[in-house]
Amino acid sequence: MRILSGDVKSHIGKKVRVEGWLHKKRLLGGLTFVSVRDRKGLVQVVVQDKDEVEKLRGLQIGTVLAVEGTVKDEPRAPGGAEIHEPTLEIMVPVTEESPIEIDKPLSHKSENLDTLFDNRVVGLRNLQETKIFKIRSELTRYIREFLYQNDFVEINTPKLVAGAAEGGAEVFKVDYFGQEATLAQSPQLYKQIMVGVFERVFEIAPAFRAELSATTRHVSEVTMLDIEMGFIKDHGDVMKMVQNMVYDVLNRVYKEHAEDLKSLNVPELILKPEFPSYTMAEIHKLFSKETGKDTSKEIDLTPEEEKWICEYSKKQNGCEAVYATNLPKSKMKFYHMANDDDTARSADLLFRGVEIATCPQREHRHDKVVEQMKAAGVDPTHPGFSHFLLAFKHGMPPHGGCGFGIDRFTEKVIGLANIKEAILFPRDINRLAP
RNA sequence: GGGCUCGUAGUGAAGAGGCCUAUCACGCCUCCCUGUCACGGAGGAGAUCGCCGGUUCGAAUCCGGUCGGGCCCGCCA
Repeated sequence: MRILSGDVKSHIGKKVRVEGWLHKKRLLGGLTFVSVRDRKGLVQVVVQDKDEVEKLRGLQIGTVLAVEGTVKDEPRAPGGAEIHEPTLEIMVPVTEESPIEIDKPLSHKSENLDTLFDNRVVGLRNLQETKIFKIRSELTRYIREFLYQNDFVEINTPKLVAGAAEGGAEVFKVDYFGQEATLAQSPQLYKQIMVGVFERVFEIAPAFRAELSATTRHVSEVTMLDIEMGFIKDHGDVMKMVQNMVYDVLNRVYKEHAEDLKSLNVPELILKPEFPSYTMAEIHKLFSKETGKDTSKEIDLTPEEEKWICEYSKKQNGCEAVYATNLPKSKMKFYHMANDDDTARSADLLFRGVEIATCPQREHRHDKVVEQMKAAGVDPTHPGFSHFLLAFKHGMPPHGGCGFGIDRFTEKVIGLANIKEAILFPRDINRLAP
């Protein structure tokens, strides 16, 4: 009966069997330490029998093996216990040398990322890499738990769609049995439709972007958290929900994974329960005043301003998450709600220097949506949009939501330099494998 | 798409006209080592310095081209 590495300590004096991968062997003459890795971590095995040590000759890191032996209480061992007088059983021998180290941190320098991803299949077994993706998994778990507690229903919407979902972003075209289809760049229209069903919905799913962007914050396949909620007073309700979610998730991960975050050199969390909020115009003004660079003519925030306002808010407000609201109307999408002035009811959530979410209010009045569609050059009779409008004809409450980048969030939580480092198998303009 | 950069053993780095028959660390192989945990020690294998061409008595090093990366901007989340 197999037990896991993490449970060894509670089996002192008993004979146990562990199964896992050969992680490391240290030969000290008459004494050999063998580190076995399983899903709970590592366990140390002490081998003294020459014949048992000999079984490992020529076998490389990654060899799958089973170990049966007696657990001994041992303060000198990692985890406080280790397995003695073992019998080794090689389940799958590995004779190929590992292309990349799994025992020491891998280089994440930008010029070495290509090697990192070329060797990803094995490199992900590196303990430091594992921690990144364990934390990513936990972040999405906390997000789900928060949203379930707030009455959200998790949905799944199609990724093969008839037309561009929202315009703006470039789309991937796909041959769909002779018809032209695209890969969804966002579940935008479907999640809004679902507000008419459940009021509150969310989805965590890939979105596909065909922009020829080559930066540290862009990939062509992203994992998006999309939230949409009905019966809101204004987009302040959405901002509050997303703020509370981010506050809760960040505090949980810092509390429950303090050790892993520390070993990844993650910076201290500087957060307030209420995130400060500035309009885009205010940020342009503040930035121009502080840096002397005039950005008053910029429509959106420049990447430099995004970094700057986060630093500013960290110092000024003790909060490294900050909202940038009131995007100029000229950049507004047709499904957004406009303010009375020339701005939109938008709010971008910035965290540690990048935009991780947009939280606008939607236009829920049918005729107004059609009007904004036409103004944006979108055909309301196109099958990609006519079904969307049908939902509005049959009653949509005031609603809003957010598109929230899970990859960027993970990247920034861990303090990585490139979004790709937070993705198992990233897709960018040059990479389609592994 | 524009600008700027970088390609040296499996991995990470040093070398910036002759000291290079290319150095170091990790990994790998052989041997020694009974408390390692980035174990230690001795020895060894492994690189036509991305590729093509040029300059030069001589090129990893300089120049041109080419291929492949990266960063920033734009676009976008």
